[in-house]
Amino acid sequence: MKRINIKDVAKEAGVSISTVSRVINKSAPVKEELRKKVEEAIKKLEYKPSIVARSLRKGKAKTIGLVIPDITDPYFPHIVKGIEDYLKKEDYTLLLSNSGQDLEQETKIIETFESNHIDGVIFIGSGLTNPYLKHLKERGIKVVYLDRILKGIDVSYVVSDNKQGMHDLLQYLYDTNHRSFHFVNGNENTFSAQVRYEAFAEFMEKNNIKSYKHIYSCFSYDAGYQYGKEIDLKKLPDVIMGGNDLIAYGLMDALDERGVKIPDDVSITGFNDIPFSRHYKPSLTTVRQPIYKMGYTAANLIIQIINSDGPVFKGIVLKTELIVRNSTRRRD
Amino acid sequence: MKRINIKDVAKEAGVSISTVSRVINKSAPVKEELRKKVEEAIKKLEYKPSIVARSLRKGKAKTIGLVIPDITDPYFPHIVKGIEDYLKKEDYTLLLSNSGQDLEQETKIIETFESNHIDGVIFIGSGLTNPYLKHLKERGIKVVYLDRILKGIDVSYVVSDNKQGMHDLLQYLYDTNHRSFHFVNGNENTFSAQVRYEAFAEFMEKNNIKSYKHIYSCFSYDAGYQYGKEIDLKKLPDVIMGGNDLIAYGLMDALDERGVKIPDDVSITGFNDIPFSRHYKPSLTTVRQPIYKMGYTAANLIIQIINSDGPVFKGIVLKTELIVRNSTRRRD
DNA sequence: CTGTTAGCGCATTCAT
DNA sequence: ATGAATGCGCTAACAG
Repeated sequence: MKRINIKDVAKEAGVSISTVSRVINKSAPVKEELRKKVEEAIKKLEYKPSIVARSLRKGKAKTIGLVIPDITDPYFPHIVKGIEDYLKKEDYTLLLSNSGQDLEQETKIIETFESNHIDGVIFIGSGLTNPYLKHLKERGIKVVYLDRILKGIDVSYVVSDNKQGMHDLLQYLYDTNHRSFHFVNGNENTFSAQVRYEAFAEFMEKNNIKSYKHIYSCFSYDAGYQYGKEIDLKKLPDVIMGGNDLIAYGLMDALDERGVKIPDDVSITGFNDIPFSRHYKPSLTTVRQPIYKMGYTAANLIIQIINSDGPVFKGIVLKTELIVRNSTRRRD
Repeated sequence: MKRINIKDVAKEAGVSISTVSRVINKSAPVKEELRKKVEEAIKKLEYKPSIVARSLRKGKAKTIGLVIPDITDPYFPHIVKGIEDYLKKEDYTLLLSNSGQDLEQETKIIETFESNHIDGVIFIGSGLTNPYLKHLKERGIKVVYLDRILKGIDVSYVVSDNKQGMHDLLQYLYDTNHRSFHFVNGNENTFSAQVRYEAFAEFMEKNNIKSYKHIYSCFSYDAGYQYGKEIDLKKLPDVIMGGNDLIAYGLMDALDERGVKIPDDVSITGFNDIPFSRHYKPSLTTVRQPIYKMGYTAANLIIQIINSDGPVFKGIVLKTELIVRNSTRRRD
């Protein structure tokens, strides 16, 4: 029941605690003989250094906090996995918390994180803005935004190239004779939705397309489903684009229930390429984001920042990939 | 950059650090006047108590470690959410780690957890056995198993009633005239697969069904897909049951590609009712596990155990629910 | 190369 | 009701 500590090990090995510490951390040379003794003692007592004590002493906890909107959304688990995998390599601990996109929740989470002496925070797709960031900076806590860029402030980020991805998708649609577009986008207050809208609007403009419609809704199955239920079937466009794959699923299901054939009557597209999209019926044409890699990269970046002395601000943009499947077809 | 500590607050408020501590923890009465001063100082300095220091001092970190096979499997995120939601209410911190079902990984994770002074560990669907548990018990670290029962040892657990669920499913199939069964089960070394097999075998026995086949494979889409690709179409049974929903998906897709109509030519069933099964084409007949609730309950249980003095061993079995959808139909 | 010692921030005796 | 002093387990500065 009692915790084995460094003192116990020192006594067992017949050395001082500093020697034990040196062996553990390889922070200074120790004579072979003593080193062996210490290692044996550690093994014998099953000693595990207290990270808590170490953190207190060093003022660093080797811990990264992760704020995520909702782990239940199939887009996020792969990101988390990516983050975790990298962090593990660096012997960092991961603190995870779901914010539900709620600013108040987010604030509470950060406070808890701060109490835990975290070294850095990765925010995923969050709405968090300036006031808090300043506070974190003052406390020396590093920040990386994932899947979002904060305008006007120097905060490092990792995103995928939403704009290019959206452009590729639109270009493909255009090349396959799609001339009228609906875009059922996600939450207006998110970076992803905004960037995708910008790319969309730009494309319409450039190609002089007048027949289009854009609405912000919500990044969920239900949002797509509802739109699919309400749209006027007599005025179906060539393609209805979902702000993400979930919206596209909802769209397809609702239309299917109303007897609309996909892709025969209308093309449907998504965004993200979550693992299921390949298996959906019909399989979904979408834009793949390198989800796992985004997580991995963000973790890498924050560790880099933590390990550097001066302030570092770095933005990383990852490539997307157009994935054409069976929910779209060339229009006549 | 410097951390505000209890001393700073004490100085600001003009009291001793013990008084500040008392105010924060309500551990002893403090005169109204001083209390106010302290609270103001805390607010002014934006003081956040160091959980690290507190943990070191108290020997308890108010932290729960979670070992999960793979956050990327759609079955788990809801469990994690359930755990997190409960833990948050109790002001506990969650440490998350993916084990990939690998015993060595698991061992490393536990060691890290232990270094972090965790109070308890929740294992999800893990294969971890005796040797480690004993070690944890010696260290006073509480353990709860989720989705798995360890035989012969006193370890608390939360599971859903796999046996009853399987029975309900089979009874439904039997009542709708299914008389020949294939069961493509998951990994043999998992609790879930074993229990489901037992229920299956028992049912075959009781109802004197001779026409059945059971194999252990792997809880994945690919496992189901492969089986669906290889099965002899001339000897299709009335129903092919998947060990979980993912297997069922793979089964359906492979059969579909080979021109087999579901449920017309063969019924397909799953297990778990992950959120997508409702939307699959065809929608999947399956057994719903109360996924979120299992997580929530496990978190509740471990806190209960931690807060009790003596050793507590408690097994909680949650109810499952048969969900009949369109991947099955009455046989003629 | 090794040992002694201070102090990280806090909760908790023990005095008063 | 309040303050002073101790120590949780560790690392780093210092002394040898």
